[in-house]
Amino acid sequence: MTPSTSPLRTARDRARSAITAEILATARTHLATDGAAGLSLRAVARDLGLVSSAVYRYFENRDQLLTALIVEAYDSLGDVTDAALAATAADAPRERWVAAALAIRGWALARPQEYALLYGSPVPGYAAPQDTVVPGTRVSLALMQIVREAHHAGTLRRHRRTAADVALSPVVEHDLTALVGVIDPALPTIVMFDGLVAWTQLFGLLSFELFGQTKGVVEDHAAFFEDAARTMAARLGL
Amino acid sequence: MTPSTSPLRTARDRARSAITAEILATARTHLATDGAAGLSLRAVARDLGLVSSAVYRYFENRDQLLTALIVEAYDSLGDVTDAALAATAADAPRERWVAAALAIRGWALARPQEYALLYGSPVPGYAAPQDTVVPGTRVSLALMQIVREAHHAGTLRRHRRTAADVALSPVVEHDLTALVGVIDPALPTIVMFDGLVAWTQLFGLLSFELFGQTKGVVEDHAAFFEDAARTMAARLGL
DNA sequence: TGTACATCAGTGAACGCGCGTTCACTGATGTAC
DNA sequence: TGTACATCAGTGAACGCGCGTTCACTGATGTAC
Repeated sequence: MTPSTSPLRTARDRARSAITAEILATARTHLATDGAAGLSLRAVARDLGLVSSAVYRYFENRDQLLTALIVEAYDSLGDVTDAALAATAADAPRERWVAAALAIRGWALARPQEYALLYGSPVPGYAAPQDTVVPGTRVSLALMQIVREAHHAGTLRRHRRTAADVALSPVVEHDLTALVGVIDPALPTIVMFDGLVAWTQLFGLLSFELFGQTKGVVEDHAAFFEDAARTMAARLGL
Repeated sequence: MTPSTSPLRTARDRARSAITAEILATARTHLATDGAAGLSLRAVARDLGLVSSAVYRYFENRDQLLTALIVEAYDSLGDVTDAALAATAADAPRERWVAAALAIRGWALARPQEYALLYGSPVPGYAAPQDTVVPGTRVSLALMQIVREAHHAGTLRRHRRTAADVALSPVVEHDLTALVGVIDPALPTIVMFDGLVAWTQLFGLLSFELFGQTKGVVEDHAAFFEDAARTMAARLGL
């Protein structure tokens, strides 16, 4: 029989979670300066006045620490996005999309190395475990939520019935039917498709800005991003 | 007075450029397996049967080797894109765009670490020097070329005059006017805008696929990519 | 064509650094009776 | 409430590894006359 399941029962438990948090916080600041590849257990331990082997009481190894940082970052970004949606609950869908996009950009600019950890090149030798999957979907689900609400409210413009209309290939139609079945069976696959495209577009733009591809191409990245986000929303029918 | 400017004049010159090429080739294979952060001068030298310090006869330091690899990769991708355009010179603009996109994707899938080096998170501690700028613009100029040709041929649909139309902010309008002035003064800024957006979208999609963000979301990445590329082209008015 | 000198590729040793991880240990904290 | 034992955080030393870069050197290749 387990003695108790309530957390932080003893002083030891409290100390344990406090130090775990300190390790994560210190690791986060190291990440911010040196990037994921430069994150070192020894350096973190040093900063905390611990001997390097002590960290192994809290994390099995370096990869597990990295995983915890990734989960934390996904959740932090998820929170920011959810907050943007909550703050604009009464607004028009298009403005909600733009607000969410700007919130995501704000988070990314404030924590560029964490953004790179989530959306940049994979860390060599590190394979993301299952734990990161669910937090990783929060942002895209939040963005999709805007589209779904507009669809159910009947305000989603079917702008695709124009000259720009392009038929989906059967394979993609099939894949999207499965995806829609999981997320929202009432959603037409073409709306799902547009949503996915907008999602990749938003992060593509952000990655280009953060990773320096658009340097020298546009001057005012904030304005360009907002215009692009509004265009995405319009193309989504929002 | 310099003795001669013709290259490979002597056996020494020939050996020099042969070994430089060998170093680059070996470095490229190391890049492919370990990523940019794991690229090591010593390992490259070891593979070539050289002592590590010998590499310094050919490259001043690790960063310069990395720069050479980046330039090589940009040029390789630029060649592939140009070849796709040349092979489809007689086709409809929309199909040319799709062909170029597929060519870029093919290159990226074949050389994922080089793709990551160009379009992934910046290598920590490495600042890309001026040498990489010009080769880095080749792909986007090639893609823009399709749009420009369609515009000058008068076949570019102005689909933006629909409900999806969104006005550009004055700042972006100003930035794009400058950009258009450099690339093609005859191009409307809104076309430039759409082109930039499509460009970021194409690479956003590709990065998501290569970096694992769309794993589990769509099954058939090739089909999704092609449908998305065709949609981009349609939205561009191609 | 031959010789004296300059250039340069490659060597091998060294400097100084940092890393992840293991292991036997000590002392403090917590638990059961 | 007090005692005996179990748990666990943190220590310090060690293993084995790899890295970028410098430097004085040797011997081969190239150049000028």
